[in-house]
Order: sequence, then structure tokens, then C-alpha cells
Amino acid sequence: MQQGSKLSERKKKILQYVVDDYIETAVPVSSKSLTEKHLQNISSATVRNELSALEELGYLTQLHTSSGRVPSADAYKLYVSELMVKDKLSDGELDYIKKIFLDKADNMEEVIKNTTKVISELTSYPSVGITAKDNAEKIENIKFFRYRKDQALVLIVTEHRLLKDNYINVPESMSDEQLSESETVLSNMVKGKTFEEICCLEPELEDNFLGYKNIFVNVIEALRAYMHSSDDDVITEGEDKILEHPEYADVGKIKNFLSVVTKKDKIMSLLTEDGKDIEINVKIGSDGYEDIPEDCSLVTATYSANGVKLGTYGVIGPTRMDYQKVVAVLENVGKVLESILSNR
Amino acid sequence: MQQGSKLSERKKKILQYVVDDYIETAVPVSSKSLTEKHLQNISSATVRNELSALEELGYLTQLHTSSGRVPSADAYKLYVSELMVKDKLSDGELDYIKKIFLDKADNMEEVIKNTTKVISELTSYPSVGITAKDNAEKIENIKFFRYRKDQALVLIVTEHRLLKDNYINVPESMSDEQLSESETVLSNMVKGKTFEEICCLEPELEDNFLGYKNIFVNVIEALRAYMHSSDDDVITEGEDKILEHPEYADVGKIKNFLSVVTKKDKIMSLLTEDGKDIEINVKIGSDGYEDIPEDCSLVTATYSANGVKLGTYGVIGPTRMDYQKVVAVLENVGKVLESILSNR
DNA sequence: AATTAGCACTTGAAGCAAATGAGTGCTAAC
DNA sequence: GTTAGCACTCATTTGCTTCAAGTGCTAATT
Repeated sequence: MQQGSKLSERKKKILQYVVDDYIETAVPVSSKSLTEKHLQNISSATVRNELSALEELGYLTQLHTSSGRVPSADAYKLYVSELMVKDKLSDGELDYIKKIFLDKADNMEEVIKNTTKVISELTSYPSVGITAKDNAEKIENIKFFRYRKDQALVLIVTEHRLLKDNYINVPESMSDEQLSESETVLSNMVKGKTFEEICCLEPELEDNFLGYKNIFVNVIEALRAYMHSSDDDVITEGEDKILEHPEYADVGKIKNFLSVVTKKDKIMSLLTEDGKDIEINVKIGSDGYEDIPEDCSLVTATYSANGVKLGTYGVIGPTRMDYQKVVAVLENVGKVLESILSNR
Repeated sequence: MQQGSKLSERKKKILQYVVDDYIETAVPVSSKSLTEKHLQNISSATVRNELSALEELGYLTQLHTSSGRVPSADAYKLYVSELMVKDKLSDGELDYIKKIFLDKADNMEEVIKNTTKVISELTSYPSVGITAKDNAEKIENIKFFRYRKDQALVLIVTEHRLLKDNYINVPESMSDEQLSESETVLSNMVKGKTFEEICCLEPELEDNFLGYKNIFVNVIEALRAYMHSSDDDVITEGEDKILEHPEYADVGKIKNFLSVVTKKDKIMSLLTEDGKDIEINVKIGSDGYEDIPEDCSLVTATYSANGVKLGTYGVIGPTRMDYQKVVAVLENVGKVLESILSNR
């Protein structure tokens, strides 16, 4: 990977203009257009020499000998990390982010859904996200709600979440009092324990369950299933936004794109990584990530609040993507999210 | 609207073959191909005469003078109601339906999600559905679960459902005992009442709330919000399946299609109607429904179990749609659904 | 040594005409 | 009522030319 500093200032400037223009117009950029728009004081021939050098260095490519230049994956990466002028969001956009999260920050599900939604709406690219599911998260309370003779909803309160999608079977012969008692016993037992610790319990082998063994087996089974289910943790939003970009005028490409975005396990593995707070990460398909289509980029940020990792969220779109906007949105969403969740 | 019986048997047969072939191949069908595939005993000239007559009657159209014939909206409607040979699903497909619903029939949400999912997967078209939200559904029980100092989850058990997505604010000053007492009072009060009755209550004006007025106001507010929210009741699945069909090779068309399918209020109004049990209903875009794109069809069925209407589900796709398969899937899903939910 | 003007060369895109062929409609015979 | 036969239509394909945008290279200039 090339170091940006190896390039002369002029080369950097020219490369920046090429990427700027290409992102804006989607048309390969020519030496002539560069001198007309940005570099009136040097001639197109000089620019051609520079472009040729940048091509040699691997930052630019040509579709054919007589076409303008197009940035390479390396160029985009350099652009995001060094060349790009950082964008600021408008006040309206900032207000929009704040409003969304203030309106609906009651439960984690809403927050997470809104995160991908906001990102997708403001960037106009499909967004993806994973919720960090923390094995070390402590359980505070467990409650059963029997809503049918043979079935109960299991409500689990943790440090950061309320889980309410787990169900267990309850023997019809069991009385409400017995169920309530088992709830108390189990609740006391799990209080302060982490998911990991609880999943490792082997109720079959223990004695202190006061006869509620099968209930406990069911609950632990449900917890294990929850911990190992990866599906619900991947959220995508605005997949159809990809259609609005000119490089996706071809149905084959759209299919290819969607076949990746809809594969939750692939998204999962792409987003799972140890990023620091709101550190922007760019992955480009043509750069060896086989789960990202050739002409796509994935730009992500990892969010935390109160030192707890919330998850990794980002945008997936054409390599020719409005990185200025995307980075600005990701950074600001992170800030708002953190500030809102911190003063809970 | 033409009556099928006005057509001679031979015309019906020919029209059926035309629609069959066109659905299969997506290519305008010619007199020659008809005589070769289906009508070896009559000449292509005779078929041409019949086709010409069917065109006169409004069942067929030509793209240009020297192209084959394409069915009109009327032809498709006649095809579905009279001409089409009813398809049977394979044992594998039937097992698939049963398995899905048996695995996850615990809660209504799952059932509903799986309904659209199964329909979409088996037909390979996008599916849509609305859950019948019955004003007259009776509430059996209400429970509060306080998971944070200032907030509680409201669990509502009705005849057919468990609602668990409503939250209320709780004054921090309120003790757990007080909340539990308010729960008992409220639960007794609503037991056996319908949503409609409860939404009409005016807690501000009543006295018998033992000082829990603001909790009750909050709950009723949440219930009203739930009853009036239409968003959650519309479910769509497999929108991307539309890409697999050759008539959607054009991105403009795809956009147009998605702009309709993603508008929940439009879907809502299209699906809201008084259909009988598993009665198949076909709406064709070019037939005056302005919310359906020109070249699209919407095929729906309304499902019930134990005499209670569950909702209306269906498929939206190109007018040139595999109606045989779609109708077979819709009918069978309805049957399985009914049988599973009836012996609860 | 860097810059630039000038020119030859490449190449995709656009436009056009001719050839192709699938399909119809119509007429006259069966 | 059916059918063979033929003229006619029209979208599609193919090959060809022209056009313009853009580069690379060389030689002159600063």
C-alpha cells in the first residue's frame, strides 16, 4: 500500500480533483476538464504527464487508451484518509439526526433500527449494521409471562437491553404459583451473571432447582438460541436506494449487489471487527474482499456509549461513492448516539 | 367485462394456450407456434382467424402488425377464473408449507411473517399482506413489566394475539406495589372489552381509578396509537424477487415497481376489502387501479381461522405471472394456516 | 529540467442503410 | 368452415462510416 507522503503536493491535489470529479460526474476525468475546472495555470499536457505518473503508481486506471482516468481502489482509500476535504452536515441534517433519536430512544431496538435508517436516508445509500452482542453483558432480571396455558414469554433485562422475543413451553400441569416461584429462583440465580456464564450452566447436572428443572432447561435453551442466532443482529435498510445511482443501471449488477446485501452471515463477518470509537473504515470490493461485489465499497464506523460497544454501522454502495457525505453522516450519527445513550 | 361463455370452446382453448405460452416464454405467441405445440390438427391460417377474432373481442393485442399476440388484462382475468388448469403443488412444497407453520406457530407475529415468506418463496414473486386488526377483538389480560425506573412494557393478551410492543412512562415516584395494583385494577376493567370500547374510554372524566389516572391515560394512549398505526400491519417480503423476471430488465420499471410496493398505505388500501375465505382476487394495473403499476398484477386471498379474519395476503408481480402456481400456493397456504390455527 | 504546443493515433458512440426473418392479413381454392 | 399461398409489415441485426473525446509522444520553449 502506497504512502500518501510519497506523492508530490501537486500529484495529491490532482488526484484529489480526479476523485472529486469522478464521484460527482461518474464520467472518466480528462486532462482537459481538470485544467478547465481546477488547474487554469498549468497546461493539459502537464496534467497528462502527472496523470500518467499517477497511473504508473497504481492510483488511476483507464478503461481504454483514449478514455479519461478513473480512480483505483488505492486512490479511494488515500482519498478518504488524506485527500478528501471533510464535509459538514447542514443544520437541518444535524437536527434530523437528533430529532430521530430523541423521539424514540426508549428501547434499544428502536435506536438500532433508527441508526441504519438515518444513515441510509441521509447518505442515500443502503445501510447495514450489526448489534454488538456481548457475551459479557450482565443479566439483571428475568421474568416469565404466561399468556397461554402451555406457553410463557421470557422477559430478560440486561444492563443495556430488554429482550422480549424468547418463549418457553410450560407444562399445563404447572400452576401459576409454581411458575412464579420458578421465576424467583431462576431470577436470583442469574442476577449479575453474564450470558456466557448462564449458557454454560448444565441444569441437567445440578440439584438446586426445586423441581423446576425442565423450565430451567427451556430457558437456558432459549438463551443459547438467542446468543447463537446471528440473524436478528444484522440490520439492513434502504437496499432500494442503490437503484438511484447510475452505475446500477444494469439489472445484473443490482442482483449481484442484493445477493450480497441480503446475506446476513456475510454482512456479519464483514462488520465484525475491532474498530475503535467512530473510526472510519473503508473496504473496497476490488481490493480482495470476496464478499463485497467488485465495484462496491463498504464504509463503517463502530459506535460505543459509556464505554460499551453498541455495534458497527455503515453504508454499502458503489465504489464511486460520496465519501465526504458518508463519513460526515457516520461521524455525526456516532456523536449523537453516544450523547443520547450516555445520559440515560 | 366479457362473459367467458360467449366464446366458442375452440376460442377458449386457443386463448388458454396463448396465455399459457405467453406466461411461459414471455414472447408474443404466433399462430405457427400454437399449431406446432398444441393444435396439430388445424392449420395456422385457421388459428390466425381465431386470433384475429379474439383480438376483436378485446382479449388479445399486438405490439405491432407483424408480431404475435399478447393477452390483455381481460384475458388474464378470464384465464384465472375460467380457462386456467388448476395447478397442484408438489408434495415437497406442501411439506415445506406445513413445516414452516408447525415450527413457528407460537406467536402471531411469526405466523404472519412466515405467511408472506412462504408465499414469496414458493411463487418467487414479492408478497404482501395485511393483518386484520379487529376493533372488535376482545382483550383478555393486561400486564405491566417495569424494566426501568421510569418505564414499563405493556403486555396485552387478546383472543388471538400477544401484543408486546407498547411502552408507557411510569412516574419514578410510583412504587412497584402501586404499579402492580394499577395493573390489577386496569386488567379487571378491560377484561372482555374490545379495543374499540377501551379506546373510547375517557379516563380524565372517570373517578374509579384509585389515583392511577395518569397510568391509565398512558395505557389508553398507547392502545390508541397501536390501533391507529397502520404501518406495522403491512408486511412485504421478497421485493428483490421481482428482479428475476425478464420484464423487469429495465431499472426504471424496477424503481416504479418498488415505489409502489414500499408505500405501505397504498398496499393497505389495495388489500383492504371484504373477501370471503380463500377467495382469489386478481387486480391488474392496466385495468384502472392507479396504485398498481401498468404492467403489474396483484393476486390476493383472504384468510380466516375459527371464523376470525386473519388478514389478506398475496403476490404482486408482472401481469405475465404464473397464475397457476400463485393461485395454488395461496390456496394451500390458506388451508394449512386455517388447520393449524384452528386446533389451538 | 520542467512545461507546453501540436499532431498522430485510438477507440467508443452515434447514425445509417441494407439484409433478415418472423409474423400477419387477405384472397382464392378446397 | 378450412387452408394454401403470397404480399406486406416491421423489429432486429449487421456492417459501415463518421465523429469527437482523449491520450501519448515529440520537439520547441521557458
